[in-house]
Amino acid sequence: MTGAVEEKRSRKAEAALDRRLAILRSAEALFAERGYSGVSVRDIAGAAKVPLALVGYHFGRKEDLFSAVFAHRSGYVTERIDRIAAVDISGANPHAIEDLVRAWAEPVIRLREAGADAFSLLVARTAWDPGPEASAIIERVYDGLAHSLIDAMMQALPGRSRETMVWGYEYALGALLMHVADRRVERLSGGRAQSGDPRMCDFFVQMISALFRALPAAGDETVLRDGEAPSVPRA
Amino acid sequence: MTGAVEEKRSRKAEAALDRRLAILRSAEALFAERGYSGVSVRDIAGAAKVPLALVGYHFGRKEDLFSAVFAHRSGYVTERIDRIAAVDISGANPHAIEDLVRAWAEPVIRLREAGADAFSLLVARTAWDPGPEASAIIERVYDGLAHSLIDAMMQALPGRSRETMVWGYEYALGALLMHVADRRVERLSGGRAQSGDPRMCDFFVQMISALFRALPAAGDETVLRDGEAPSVPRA
DNA sequence: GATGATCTTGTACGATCGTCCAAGATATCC
DNA sequence: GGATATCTTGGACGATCGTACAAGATCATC
Repeated sequence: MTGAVEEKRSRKAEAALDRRLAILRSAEALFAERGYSGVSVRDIAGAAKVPLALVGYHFGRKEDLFSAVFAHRSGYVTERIDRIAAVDISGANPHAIEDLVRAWAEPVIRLREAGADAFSLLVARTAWDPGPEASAIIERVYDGLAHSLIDAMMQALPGRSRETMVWGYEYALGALLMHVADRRVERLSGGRAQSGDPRMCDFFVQMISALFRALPAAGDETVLRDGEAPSVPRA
Repeated sequence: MTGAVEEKRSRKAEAALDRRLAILRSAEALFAERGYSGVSVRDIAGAAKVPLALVGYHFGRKEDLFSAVFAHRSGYVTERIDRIAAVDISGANPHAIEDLVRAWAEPVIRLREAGADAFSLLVARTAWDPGPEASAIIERVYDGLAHSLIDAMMQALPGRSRETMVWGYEYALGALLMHVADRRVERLSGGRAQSGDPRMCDFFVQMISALFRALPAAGDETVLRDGEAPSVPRA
């Protein structure tokens, strides 16, 4: 019976795939908790309850496993880019800034509720990790996302120079990473503030939108007017 | 001659102190560049051009050397706390927010001009380092600074709940660390924006002040009142 | 039941890590 | 000039790291 055979074959393949996924999950959680260099391949194998050598068999080198974790979650990056592209940034939309910030930040913030909160932590840790493996990931995966938000934001907030907007993006990113990663909030607030609160996404959007709106346009008294004219939006 | 004797003695002691300082400087630069776990004691000894064992003689364990780097720069922390305490936060001062943000951020941003830019990078790296050695430093050295700004800010911006203010502080800190540490600015702006520009301090103060002012007071429609759903404009 | 591909596993290699120690060098004090 | 305290040095220890390899186990196919 073909059915029985295929069932047996899929049983074997599925068992292997399950262990592969277990490794991926453990790697994600541990890298998020302790950073790339703070985790050994043995730690990951131990957490996934598989022998050390199996990790190498499935994923090769440690750096490749690190990349595989991001590849496994690549959907979240494209989701953010798509949502940014879908925002109405014509002058007609009075909430264009809020919509852009939300499109950019919400998929990350909501990861916590989706049960994938380890990955949001991992993104933050990786953005801050000084090691070359982490930097390579950021440049390869997230520079495109940065440009798509910056370009859209420059259309929604005309008159700002590109360097002004890049600084605004950097501040917003720092805030987002803090929002997602920092555990100090509970300590500093005496346990009252909790980063898991779903309403915090709206709060974040409000605050960061205010930040972007405060970016000075060329001609304002504040800063960043040297030489360069503000760039023109890309095609 | 006592003078000659003391001169000889100080020659010896000074030579030792110079090497001690060289180790401290190399440690600061390397920890800032690659993080705590990314640097070996051998790297530090090599950069300081001293034998490996001399590092252990002067500073003991690696973690103690790490602490010594922060202790050596502790003046910058007290300077920030003092400047925050000196700000007029009575209702009479219309620029209380700007003054507070500046008192808090300027000593760090200006480190770059003071030739101690490695330390500002180190502070950022340490704030983000997931390892226990870095966390211990942050909690021991910087929680007090955080509280002093939060407390002052709550007086300058009355009506905001403490958790709201803590979140504002977290966002501001994320922005400051990005301002000081990130090298992506130049890449994203095509080389035009430079983090070393002195005027960037004023720019930072303007932006982050706007962020703090946007923090909703109790009674505002936006968020963070227990039990009530936020009403946020959506497209 | 033999064959071959896929998956699994214990083990071991070389490199690097933090730490420590005993001996040497140097300047100071009696 | 000998005793003493301080500083310096090379070398070695055990632990842990990433990676690789060869042999075993499992299962579809002939």
